[in-house]
Amino acid sequence: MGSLIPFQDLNLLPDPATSPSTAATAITPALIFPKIEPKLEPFDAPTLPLQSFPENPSPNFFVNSGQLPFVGPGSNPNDTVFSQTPEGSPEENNVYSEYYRISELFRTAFSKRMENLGNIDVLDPDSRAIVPVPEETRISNVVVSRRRDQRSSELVRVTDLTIDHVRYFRDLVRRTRMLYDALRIFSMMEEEKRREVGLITRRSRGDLRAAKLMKDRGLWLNRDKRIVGSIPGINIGDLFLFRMELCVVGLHGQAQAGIDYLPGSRSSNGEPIATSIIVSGGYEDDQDEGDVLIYTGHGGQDKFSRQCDHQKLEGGNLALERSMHYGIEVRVIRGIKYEGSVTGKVYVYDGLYKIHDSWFDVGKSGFGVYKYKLLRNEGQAEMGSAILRFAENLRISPLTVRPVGYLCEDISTKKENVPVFLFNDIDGDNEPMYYEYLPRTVFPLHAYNLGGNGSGCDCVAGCTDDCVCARRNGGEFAYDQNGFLLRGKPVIFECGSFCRCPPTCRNRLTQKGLRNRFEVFRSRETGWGVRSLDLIQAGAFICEYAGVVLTREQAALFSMNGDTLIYPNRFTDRWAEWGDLSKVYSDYVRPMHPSIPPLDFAMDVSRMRNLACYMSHSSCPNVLVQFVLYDHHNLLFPRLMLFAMENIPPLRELSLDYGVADEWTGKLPICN
DNA sequence: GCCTGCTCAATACC
DNA sequence: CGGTATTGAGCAGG
Repeated sequence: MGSLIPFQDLNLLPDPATSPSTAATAITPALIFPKIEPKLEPFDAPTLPLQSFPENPSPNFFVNSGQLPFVGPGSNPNDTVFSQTPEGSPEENNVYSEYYRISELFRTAFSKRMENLGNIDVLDPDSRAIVPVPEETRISNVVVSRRRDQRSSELVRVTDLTIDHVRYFRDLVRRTRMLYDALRIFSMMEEEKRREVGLITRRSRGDLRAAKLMKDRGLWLNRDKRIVGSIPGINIGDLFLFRMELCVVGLHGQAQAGIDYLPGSRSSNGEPIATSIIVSGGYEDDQDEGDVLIYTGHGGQDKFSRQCDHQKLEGGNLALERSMHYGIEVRVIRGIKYEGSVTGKVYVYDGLYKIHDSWFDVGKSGFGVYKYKLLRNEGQAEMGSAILRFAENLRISPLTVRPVGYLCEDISTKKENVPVFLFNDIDGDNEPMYYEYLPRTVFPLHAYNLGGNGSGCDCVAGCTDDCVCARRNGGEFAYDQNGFLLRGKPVIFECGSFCRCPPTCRNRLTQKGLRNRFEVFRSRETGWGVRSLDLIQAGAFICEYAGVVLTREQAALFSMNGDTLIYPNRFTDRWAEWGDLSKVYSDYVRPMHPSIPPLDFAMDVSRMRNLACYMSHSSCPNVLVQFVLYDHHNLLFPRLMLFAMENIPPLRELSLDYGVADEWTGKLPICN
């Protein structure tokens, strides 16, 4: 029997595009990842110090000696940082910030702000935790200071990351993006509530609010260095739904402009250098053929994006020209239309390009434009935008696009809402066809008898925030209106058969089954794996991890027979990371209620299973396990529901943290 | 440091 | 639904 879940860590595998020779050979960690010290390659300074890799992104806040800086909720862009300091001369302790002795006027304004905003938080400079300030210390001797939050002018390239760094940065980027998403959704829900009450008429933008909250707290990444080339933790093919998110992770620093660059006024030799561009079809003279790209400079457009004037060789246009002159690579992000994303658009990181030519041309509307011919660097992973396009064709007619490799058009035999394909173009293995497909976990009868069940809500017209089921979840629903997980909880109570709400109730998310088309596919690196033909948005429900539940005694018998078992309590608690706002709100309480006892059951997947069984392990996974109850309320037997932890591009392999103690020698949750 | 102008956003609203 | 008006943010440059 082939291995059910491969032993390798998905994230530790080499990229087949860059290391084709290792793909087919036996994989050992030492072979693939020789230890290389990370180094930065300076452009101008020959003795640039090695970059240290901090535990947290470096805060843009100054640190007073012995004083804690106040961090306001940041509604006013002109005074984001407040600090309290004794009488005397605070300046001598701080080289970054400017101090203003607070005037009577400002004191009043400040206390008003505090009245309006409630909590004022402190960023502890040592622990980086955000803690509330005692009421009585707030007003006295307040000095307002501000540090201009400017991007660094130090130009560096990051090379030779060790596998530990790769993993660290991947995780850092993922956590940052999870926080951004959580903030975006929460601030939009907050606004919606205020709008319903009539406090405001117009909704403000969640994407901008989330970015600002994070910026005020120093949570944007890569602002202490200007990185040329790839950004640690961001892979080719990574997807972003909001332009601001690119700023937050440091992939592209311009909120709207398409060319990001270090301005000449801040570079060592007085010449601007481009670092990244966004190609989103906004310029009529662009010609995009993937590997070869004719990019138009910016400028000369009116407010309706119509070319109305000649472009000038300045700003980003000059920076691109200079980058060409020095042969410096540029990150390329494509903004493409994509049905099924919330914004109808998606930004894809497509890797590094070099500018090979530039010239001044007459554009389609008769105005002079600057043009740049960019060629994609060799040896990079496949372009994310090409995969997106390929996946779109695949969804329309899979057999035309990939005539070879489909073993089965639906291993679920219509038990799921959508077909689950089986694909193997590598070898003759067709093992998944021989298992009975089990869309939902089967619990023993006594699971339904124990525990408090039978009571549900009476919300015939749809559930409200104060109904029985909402209260059971700690006074809120776990999913938003669009069906995304808001924040992870120890367990979620969905509405069920004992509720009177309609089937359209938003608190019935996971019981409705699959929403994306998946395929189980054969891979040389991970054995069998699972991937989606659709973009799966962060927070979206994927599927249940299904099996037949066994008690401890039954499990003991089964393991003696050598059958394959899953132990739910071994999955790492990744749900706790989802929707955690403690980095931003001091009064944020992690959801601990309702708590569940340690799980003491196993699931047999040796005869009946669903697609989840084929997901690979990763210590840096893109899928999390969330316990959910809906057909009974027995806390001893929750269902294992899988949610996306990040935007998962089509055809990217899904991975779960099975809670392996050590990737290479530790035990897997599946035991034979 | 302060202000202005610019920008291949995103959303509301008609 | 599509166009456009509104709100809005960072950043470069003076």
